[in-house]
Amino acid sequence: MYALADCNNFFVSCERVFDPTLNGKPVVVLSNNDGCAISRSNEAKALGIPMGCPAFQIKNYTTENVVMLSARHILYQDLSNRIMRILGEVAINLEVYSVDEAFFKLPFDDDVKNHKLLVTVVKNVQKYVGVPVSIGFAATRTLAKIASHVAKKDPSNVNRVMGLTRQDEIDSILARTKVDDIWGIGRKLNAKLLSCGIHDASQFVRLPKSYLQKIGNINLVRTQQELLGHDCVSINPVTIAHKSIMNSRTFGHVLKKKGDISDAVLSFAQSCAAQLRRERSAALTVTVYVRGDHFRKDLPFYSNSCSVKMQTHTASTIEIAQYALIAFNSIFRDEYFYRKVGVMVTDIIPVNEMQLNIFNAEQEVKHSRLMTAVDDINRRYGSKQIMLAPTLTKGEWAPQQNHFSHQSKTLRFYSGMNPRYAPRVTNVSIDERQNDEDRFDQRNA
DNA sequence: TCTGGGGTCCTAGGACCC
DNA sequence: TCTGGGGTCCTAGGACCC
Repeated sequence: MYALADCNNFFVSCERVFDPTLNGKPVVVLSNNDGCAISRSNEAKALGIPMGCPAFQIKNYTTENVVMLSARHILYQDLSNRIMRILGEVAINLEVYSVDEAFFKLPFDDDVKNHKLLVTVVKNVQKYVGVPVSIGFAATRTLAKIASHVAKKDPSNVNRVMGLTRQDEIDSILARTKVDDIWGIGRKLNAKLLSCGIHDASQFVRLPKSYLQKIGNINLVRTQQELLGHDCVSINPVTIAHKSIMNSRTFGHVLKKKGDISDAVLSFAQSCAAQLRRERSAALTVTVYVRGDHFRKDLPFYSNSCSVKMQTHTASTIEIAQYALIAFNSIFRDEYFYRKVGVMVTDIIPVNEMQLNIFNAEQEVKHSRLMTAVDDINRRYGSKQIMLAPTLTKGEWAPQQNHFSHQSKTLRFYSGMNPRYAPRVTNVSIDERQNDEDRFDQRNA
């Protein structure tokens, strides 16, 4: 039996842990740049605000006051880690699938015992972290996913746990599940299936394999088999080392000056390298991509990318930054305007499988010792104590985030101050928020 | 005015090999 | 006149997920 634990409205629920006055109100958490809604409370969903709704369109859905919050991913990750620890106490083979979801195997052969255990888990997460979670369990991950969805949506299910184990139950749920609610079927495949008159999961499971292979690929066949109770999806949980690491950002506005943009590239390269070292890995290939603003019809659009192979696998900020600049220089064009750039590192291996470069061994050792020292200092005194010089100041590329008036109370609470005595803050820079988050991290460490 | 960021896997097609 | 068959590896692009 597989279980899937899925947090309800995760980012909004995290914000509510720190500001209970948000309970009962329509709340959305916004993406970077305050661009669009990436998490919605039930009240916001009830108003019809869709996922990904641009922030400036939210007012079109209601005259009610919707609380809009800029995202604080460091906080969400911290709460996620606590939840995963609680799940880990009962789980066999916990697969952390995303920041708010995890699959795991259940210890008992008996459905009643498993159900009882999971009810306790839901209660414990609520009690010790304060985030509502729903859990579904079934013979395969895809069915468990559907079960957790049912557990979340069914208001009469106060325990928020749903087992999908009896065949008659599975049949009746599949008949009520639309194809695009199936894990693994997205927009394109949904459109194809609908055009053939396939609307629900019970129709989908009766389709011939050859047809599924034709309109999709082997994964679509696997999805069908999973719904029929055959376990055949494997997960590369994020707890296993990454195959690629990416860092990118949409700028607050379009940029043209090469220096402004290369500062961003360096900053992203720096973050990629730091993450590699945290994961005890090293990468061989660095890719940089640049993109214009596809919403600005008045500007010529340009988009390009370049990958370079480094001499050896490395996790050195200095080397990765140097190669990222080489890649960037080869695709930068003076005549265009830029809205987004990103850095990605791939061909990742664990450090202990690295081959030493015999021509450059001395430099490698030096870099490695330097990076260890940098990481130690940044861990001890805050994440931004030692950085590449061009990334020291907040760059032109920094995203716009203006939805802080509602957060001021939580921010002060968060940094240990009594909100009642805290000054009202209507605009907080990213750096200040980062510092709050760093202090939070340190306290918890 | 205003539209995110970070991942994985699969397939087709080209280059190259014997 | 006539031009095979079977591989591997790499890359770009497209699909999906949260």
